[in-house]
Amino acid sequence: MDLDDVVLEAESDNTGLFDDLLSGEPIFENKEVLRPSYTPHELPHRTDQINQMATILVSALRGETPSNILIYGKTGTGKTASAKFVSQELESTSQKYDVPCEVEYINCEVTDTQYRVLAQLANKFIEKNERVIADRVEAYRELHSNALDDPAVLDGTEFSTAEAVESRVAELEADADEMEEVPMTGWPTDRVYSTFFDAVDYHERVVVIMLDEIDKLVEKSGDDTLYNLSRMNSELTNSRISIMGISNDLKFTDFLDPRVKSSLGEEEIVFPPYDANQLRDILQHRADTAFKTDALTDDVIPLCAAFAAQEHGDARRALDLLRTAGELAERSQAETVSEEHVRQAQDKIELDRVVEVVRTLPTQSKIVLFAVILLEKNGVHNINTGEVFNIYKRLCEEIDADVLTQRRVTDLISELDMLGIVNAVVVSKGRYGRTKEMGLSVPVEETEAVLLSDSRLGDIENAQPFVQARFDN
DNA sequence: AATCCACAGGAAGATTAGGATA
DNA sequence: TATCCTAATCTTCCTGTGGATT
Repeated sequence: MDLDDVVLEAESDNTGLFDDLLSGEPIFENKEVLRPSYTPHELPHRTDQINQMATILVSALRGETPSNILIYGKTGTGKTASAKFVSQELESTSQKYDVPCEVEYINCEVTDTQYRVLAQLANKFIEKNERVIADRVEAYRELHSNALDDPAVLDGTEFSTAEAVESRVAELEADADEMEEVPMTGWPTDRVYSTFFDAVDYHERVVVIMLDEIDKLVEKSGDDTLYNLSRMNSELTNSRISIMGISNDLKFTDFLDPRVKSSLGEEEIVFPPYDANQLRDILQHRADTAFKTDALTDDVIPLCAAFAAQEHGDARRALDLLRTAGELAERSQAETVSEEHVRQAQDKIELDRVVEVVRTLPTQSKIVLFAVILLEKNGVHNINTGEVFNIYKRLCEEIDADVLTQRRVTDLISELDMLGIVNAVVVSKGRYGRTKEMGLSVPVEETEAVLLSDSRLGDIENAQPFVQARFDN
């Protein structure tokens, strides 16, 4: 039996793994458009902000240094998308008019120390320089060989002899050799800084450095990076740099050195949250390309917009909701996405969030939460701190973990409360003391499954004996 | 009115972990 | 590589408290 037969057979009896899934009418036309990573070419309701940015950054195309920009706005208000859009436009325009102008994007959530920021920037510019050098070397080599044949080609160039061209090539290659990639770790910070400095200053250009989630950088490693970057301009001779900071936190400049604060915040642009109507426009706009025509019932988009508007106008959330609703509809073989799918999607996203939060909890918090779950499963309501602590102690002994004090455990319970995993209220029971009463505010089964998937908690077998019947009243 | 339960939660010092620095 | 710093975590010790009970 050769391959063709296999394929034919699979087609004929229609029991293949993917057949069922493929058979239904597809709902999505292009799902990518709904992903958070997608940068749209049009950003509805952000024209003001985009124009402001453009107005500030045009000076880069005139070879002047643009003012530093600080962009504020909550998550999902289109900050990053707008900034990336503007920088794409800036770079393409700069190529059109042949002005040396470059934008570098750094996400400070990922690259969160001064060293890594500088190293990453340095390497990017070294790479760019090497490309520039390679191009020139090639051009000069050609010129050189032509000049050997016919010295007249040098007329009108900066060179008088073929040897001059040759020595220029040697010079450039020496430059290229000198540029050393910055390793991920190991160098002193000031060496990385000067490498970066030299790389940027290698030739004439205006550089815009986009620092996304700049508040995370400041939070984790202070304002040194920003201070160094902002004073670079006074020492650079060939190039200019401009910083574009993007922040979720409106108050993060409070922690900055006043000098950094004033130089960084030369221009400030605020992205207000979207309201439900604006979200509806955005969703509609994307849905047109993302979904097949008539794949959505009329109330789907308004509903997504309404849900997301409750969550502080987060467009990312709205798109996530719409995409998840579409996926759920697709999975259930539905012809269209309905309101019901959106509600399911809302639940699914919430569950995913809880699962993620619980999964990444520190072990001690997990044990505390597990104690709460055990009590809850045994039908105990209004669980109080003492009970949790007793179960917690025995769980710790069982899995051979350190036992924290009750004082600490009350703090851990408060943290779980803040994360919305349990809800705890302080109540006084008169003669019988004063305690926190709590209950689980997430689904029991799913949460327990997540906890048991932890390597430390996994081997708790037969947990029931931990909880004795409670004889109250 | 006085008592007293069963903790809450503040203050301050100890311990630890991770990262910077020499 | 050793050690030094800092921030986070944890403990110890403590005072405070709402209201049923005495």
